[in-house]
This record gives sequence, structure tokens and C-alpha cells, in this order.
Amino acid sequence: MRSLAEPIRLQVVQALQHGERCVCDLTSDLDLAQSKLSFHLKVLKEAGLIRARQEGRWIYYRLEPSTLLLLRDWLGQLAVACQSPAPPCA
Amino acid sequence: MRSLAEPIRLQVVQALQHGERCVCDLTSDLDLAQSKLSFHLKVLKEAGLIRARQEGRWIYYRLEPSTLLLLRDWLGQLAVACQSPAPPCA
DNA sequence: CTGTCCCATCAACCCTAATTGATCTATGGT
DNA sequence: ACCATAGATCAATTAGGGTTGATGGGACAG
Repeated sequence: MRSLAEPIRLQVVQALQHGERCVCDLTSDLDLAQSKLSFHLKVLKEAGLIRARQEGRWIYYRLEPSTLLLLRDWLGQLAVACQSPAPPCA
Repeated sequence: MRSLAEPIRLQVVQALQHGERCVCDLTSDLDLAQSKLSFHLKVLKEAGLIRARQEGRWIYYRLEPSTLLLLRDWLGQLAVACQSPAPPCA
């Protein structure tokens, strides 16, 4: 969750929404310093939200659906039983 | 999303998972300073994740299912088309 | 083997957001 | 009217994470 808190990382996730992309494309798409993008990709990777694949000199990133669905289901769970009345406080 | 990045706020959300609770209960459940809890509740409320209800001297908080489901669906969308191959980079 | 390109990593700085303790408001009881 | 309690708010400090620019390493081309 922490990894999705950063605006730039959200942009990265959106940019990967329709499929795999290489770092150089992401850099130009989002107009980011290479160093900055690399930092955020690392955070997302360590969170298990994206996966890297190397091909020659280029590295391609894609979203990791299993993690996304895990979060998705967790949010769904929260919405199920959250409307029951409070225990009396006084 | 930013609001769910903070560990304490995640605890609050978990604590509200099974239904409404008043602030005093949350304070003792999570063993937090009143000021700190109030701060995080405000952040969650401004994010639309929780809703407050006053009853006498006490204020009860509950999760806002519509927001949770919105996030849930967004994550679901992301998982749909994210596996298509990368456009060639060279 | 050398130069170049793609990307990761590192250290120093910066900045936003969380914590802390005190104060303020409002409600209800006496 | 007065006091006690629940909770919000504020100002000052602190801490955590993001930015920046430079450096490093691996992969291809010549």
C-alpha cells in the first residue's frame, strides 16, 4: 500500500496498465529523470507490484496481477461487514 | 491511496473492519495518543475512507464502503490488460 | 578491447508529513 | 453555573522518504 501512495508511482502503474514497457519509454512518457524513475520502479518491485524482465540491453516492466488481485480482494473484504452498529460506549 | 500508506491508519481501518467504533475505544484498542489518533482519523475522513457520526459526547467512525469498492474496482481493472507484450524498444 | 547506451546505485540535500504536548470546543451531569 | 469528559486543533519539533547529480556495471557494436 505504501508503494501506491506516491503520485509518480501511481503514474507508473497507470502507464503499465495496458501492458509491458521498457524503462526508456517510461522515462520519456512520464518525463522523469532516469534516476528518479529507477528509484520508484525499485520501490514498486520490492512491493511485489511489478516485475522486471531483461532482454538485451533493455529492461521491461509489467504489473504483477496476483498482487493487484490480493489488494483488490482485501478491499472487498473490508466493505463486507463494516456497517454493523457500534458497541455502546458509555 | 496516500491515506492507506501509513501503518497506523491501516490499523484503524482494520479496527473498523467489523463495524462502527467510537474514538475512545479506538484509542485504547490501538494504544494511541488521543491527538495522534485524531490526526489520522482526519486524514482518513478527508480521503473519504471513513465517515463520522456524533451521538451525544461520543463520535463514532465507520468505513465508507463506496470508496473501498471504488479502489477495489480500480485494482481489478489494472489486472485485466496488464500482460500484453511490450512494444519493441530498439 | 573500447566506446556507447541502458539502467541501477549511492550520498547529500530537501521537504513533506507524523509526532508531541498544550489548548480549545462542545456535550452532559450535578 | 460549574466541572468533567470526548474529541478536535494548533505550533514546534522530529523523522522518513523523495530528489538530485554523479558514479558504476552490464550488454551490444565496431
